[in-house]
Amino acid sequence: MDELDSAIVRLLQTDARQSNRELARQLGIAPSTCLERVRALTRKGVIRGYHADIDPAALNRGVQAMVSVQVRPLSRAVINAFKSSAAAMPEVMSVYVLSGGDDFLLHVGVRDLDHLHGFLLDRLSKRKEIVGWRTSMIFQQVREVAPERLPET
Amino acid sequence: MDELDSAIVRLLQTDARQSNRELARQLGIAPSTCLERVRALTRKGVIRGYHADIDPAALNRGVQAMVSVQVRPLSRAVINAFKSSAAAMPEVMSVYVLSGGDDFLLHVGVRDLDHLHGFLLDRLSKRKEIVGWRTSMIFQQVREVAPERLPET
DNA sequence: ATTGAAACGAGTGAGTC
DNA sequence: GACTCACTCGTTTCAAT
Repeated sequence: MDELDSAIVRLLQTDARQSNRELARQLGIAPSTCLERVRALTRKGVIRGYHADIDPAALNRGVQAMVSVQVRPLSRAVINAFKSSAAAMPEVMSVYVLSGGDDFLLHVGVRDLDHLHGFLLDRLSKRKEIVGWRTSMIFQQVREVAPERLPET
Repeated sequence: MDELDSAIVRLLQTDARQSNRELARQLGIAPSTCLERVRALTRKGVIRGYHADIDPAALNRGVQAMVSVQVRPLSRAVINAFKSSAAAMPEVMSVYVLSGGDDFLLHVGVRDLDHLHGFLLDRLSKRKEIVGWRTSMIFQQVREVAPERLPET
């Protein structure tokens, strides 16, 4: 990961669909060199994939919430089981396994408040290992599309 | 948004860099038709962009945490000011503006625990509007790369 | 590791149904 | 609105450095 690799990663985070020629032009290197760099970064696992960013409303997920969940007993088996089933719920977009006060954080996206209510009642209430949860509505999200590489020190 | 549009969106969420020809082949339509559909989806704002997915460790963000924050007074001015300054902190990857128990959720990524400690002390402690915060380490994240379109009903 | 050139494959628009 | 065809442009390989 030299300066050139960092620059490639930064540009691809911003626009993953620009052509290899355009990428090379912006970096001041030959297209073939650029292509080889990108391939090496992919081989090393630095670049994990390319994804389209879709308006949540178009996916009928205009209403979003964060649901923090506590489960008991706090065993490996219970955590793994809940993690898997939560990830399989269609309303759940991300599952975070946490330490600290809460055990899980679920990023949920649904059509409207009715569906959020339904999610909480139909999906969460039924699970015996859940001993508590708290729902926070998301009003705005500011996401860094291209998080920069932080300095070493 | 008919079935074809949904399928295009799903495929581009999974792999944004596949060629238009490949996309058309998988959908069983002509490349020019596919290209026109993709352009229309972009024009309508359904497709918002294409981003490379980068290994956080390569960005020196191997250690991640969720920090929930309460601010006071809960006025529009205070919320907007904190939102902007939080989004500008290099360690912060996402800022969620919430309702409910907490006012903000910060998704933070840093090199190691020392830097997380530094972030909490140097960035958050100094801000007078913050009346409380709670940090949860992220041990695992399961993200839906291509969240499906939820049914209308 | 990087390059330039050549072969191959993809993007694009006009015309047609 | 979708398709075919022809043209242009980009991607990829490879021998040379």
